[in-house]
Amino acid sequence: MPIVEQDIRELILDTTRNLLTRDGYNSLSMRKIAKTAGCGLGTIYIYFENKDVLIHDLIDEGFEKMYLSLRETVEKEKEARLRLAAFIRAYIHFGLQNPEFYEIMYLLHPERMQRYPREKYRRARRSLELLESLIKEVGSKKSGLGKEQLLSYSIWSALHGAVTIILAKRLDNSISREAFIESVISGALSSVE
Amino acid sequence: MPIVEQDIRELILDTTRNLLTRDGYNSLSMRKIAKTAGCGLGTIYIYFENKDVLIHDLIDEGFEKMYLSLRETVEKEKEARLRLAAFIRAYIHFGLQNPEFYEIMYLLHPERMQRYPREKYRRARRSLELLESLIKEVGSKKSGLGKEQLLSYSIWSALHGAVTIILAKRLDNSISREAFIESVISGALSSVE
Amino acid sequence: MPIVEQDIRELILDTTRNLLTRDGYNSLSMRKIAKTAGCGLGTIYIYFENKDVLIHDLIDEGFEKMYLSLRETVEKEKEARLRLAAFIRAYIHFGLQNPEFYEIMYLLHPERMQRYPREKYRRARRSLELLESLIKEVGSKKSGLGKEQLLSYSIWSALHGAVTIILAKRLDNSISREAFIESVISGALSSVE
Amino acid sequence: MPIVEQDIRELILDTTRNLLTRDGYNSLSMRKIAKTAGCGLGTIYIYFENKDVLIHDLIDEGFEKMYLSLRETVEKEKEARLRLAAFIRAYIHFGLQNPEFYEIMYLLHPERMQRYPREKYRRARRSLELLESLIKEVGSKKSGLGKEQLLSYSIWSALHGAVTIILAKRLDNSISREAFIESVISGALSSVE
DNA sequence: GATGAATGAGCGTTCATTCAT
DNA sequence: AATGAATGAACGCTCATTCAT
Repeated sequence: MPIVEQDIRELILDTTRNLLTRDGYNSLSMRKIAKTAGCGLGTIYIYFENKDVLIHDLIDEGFEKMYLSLRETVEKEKEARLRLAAFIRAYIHFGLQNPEFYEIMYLLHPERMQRYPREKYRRARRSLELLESLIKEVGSKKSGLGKEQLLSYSIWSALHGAVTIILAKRLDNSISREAFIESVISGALSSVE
Repeated sequence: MPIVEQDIRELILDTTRNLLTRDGYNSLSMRKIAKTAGCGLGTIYIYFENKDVLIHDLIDEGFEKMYLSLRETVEKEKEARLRLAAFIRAYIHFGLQNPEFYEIMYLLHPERMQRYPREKYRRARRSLELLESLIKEVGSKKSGLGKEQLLSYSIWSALHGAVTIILAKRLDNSISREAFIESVISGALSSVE
Repeated sequence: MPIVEQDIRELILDTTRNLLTRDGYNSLSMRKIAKTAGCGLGTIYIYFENKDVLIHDLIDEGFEKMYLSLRETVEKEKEARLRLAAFIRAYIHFGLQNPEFYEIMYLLHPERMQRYPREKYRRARRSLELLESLIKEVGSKKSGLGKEQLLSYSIWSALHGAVTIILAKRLDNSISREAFIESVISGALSSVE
Repeated sequence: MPIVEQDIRELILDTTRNLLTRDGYNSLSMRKIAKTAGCGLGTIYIYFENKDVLIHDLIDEGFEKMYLSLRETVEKEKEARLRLAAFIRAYIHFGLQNPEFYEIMYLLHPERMQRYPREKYRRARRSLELLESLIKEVGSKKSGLGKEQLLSYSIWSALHGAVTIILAKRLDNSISREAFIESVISGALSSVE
């Protein structure tokens, strides 16, 4: 079974993702990726124009994966409130289950790299738009005033903060991770009522 | 009055923090620090074993400075609820005023730092302990059951998430930063009631 | 009618010359040649051992093309003096129309070229021999003493100097390029009288 | 006797000049310079901002050396015509005696490198201005009409062409170098009358 | 014969670190 | 203690060349 193009591209992406998660952005180098992936340095440049593009593709991949996962979860529920709750749980779950994707998506600032492509940016927004639409569905008294977007950002930042803190191992050992998560979830849900 | 050891050490730390906040981590170099601080390049190595140690010491000092700043702010208020509100505002303010510095304080994974001393860790926790004590002061119905620590982590994660999202420029242009912050603050405050 | 070997070889040489003249030597790459010529990268190596050989063949061909072009121009004139004048003008014209190519033909030191074949050398001399024959045709009082070769080198060096100076953009802006060229031409022509 | 700063700078310039003369511009690399000079790669960057600046300094050095040499020679003569003749001879002599300087001055196009500094450019013009002033001194019938500048460029291009052809070893063995030079000189001198 | 994916030496440049003074 | 010239490993990236198909 020969290694076809797609395989090498994926191999490079996988390798880069692992290295980023393990060693962080500052110690990531094209040479290290090549060596770890077992390919030549120049080979990377066949599949990715430059380092930034490689990272962008990686980020894009993460947002896509997360969005698909969230949408699938939400679609299993019919009732508005349950759909929102499912989203919130699924978001935290995704972050904790896929640290190698989640960290890359948020630990790097797109603007520190040369112009994150507009089309990728739009894709990165889709999860957030999904959240906003779910909030609209619930239709609380707080909404209806165009506050849904603001609310979606508030909830997102709470979820994001929680995931980040857990992934960074900043949660004290004396605290139950589950209790913390439930606390964050109930806080988020209560904010839409 | 001669410049004594402590002065130069502090000078280097201050300079580094300023450079970090102003120009970002990627453009931080030992040469630049030396030049800006007005000392010789080699001099830095007298006070700091290497760049990593300098950064670690800086982070340590950063947590200390943040803690002192938060405590000072809190002490200006007498009423429990106002003290808590002051803390929350001051925390976000600190993060936004020291973007690169805040990120380095939190985005560096503990596991990635080579032997980050346990005693520095403890210092990093003090702001969180202050928050917990403020929550206890407020003394809501939700507390009193040992839930204050959990609550402090929830609030912290909301604040941290908000700061992170703003710093990463992930906030949509159509959203007012101030409105977002107020929304996060009121959410945090309401959670202790 | 299939493309035969000779065609592809010529295609590659033509493409390379065009790229050289248009974009310069520093931006010339085997990849670019292949892409512009519309053939595969590896194909070039079937007809040329390596890049150096390709360039040498190109130079060789360039001398040939220049010679043919000069001869053709000269043949349009019947009178000896006009033929010489036509040569001179055509020489300068060729240099200015093919800047990078002219430079590569002459700026490469013979000693630096790895084993530049003796037979190619001879070909490079033909334009000069043509010039010499034209001078003999004019038959001034200065000639007839075997001085024609010397004269041809003098004139050539004047032309070569003028072309080189223009190509190197060393001509002051306040000087008209045309006036300069006319001045050089009349100087050259007067030297054979 | 310790090696002082000036020595290393000069060592690097000397080494670069030799490498350029021997191997040409295309095979010149900072690594090669460092290795040949016997210093570290980074050391070069202490004395020269980048490769272009190093080359610029080299070119500048050559123009300065040539100008000083020409001026000195000219000053030894009192009569206008003799001064001009001395200049012409000295120019060719300088080129032939200092190939490593002369080639670098003219074989590289300043504009292919990032902006050749205005002040260096002015310095490069001084020899030409000296020639122009000598032509004015002679004051032939051809001059007096503002044609001196044009004339100086014509003469310069003839001299430059001759030097270039000799240095590039393009002069046929059957030709006497001295005869060729005398031929060029008399051609140049006759053009101002 | 024709192809182009794969390679890795080499490029200019940066910068943490060392060490003689 | 204080300095900064000197170093060389490492960076992102290019490109001539090879070779399996």
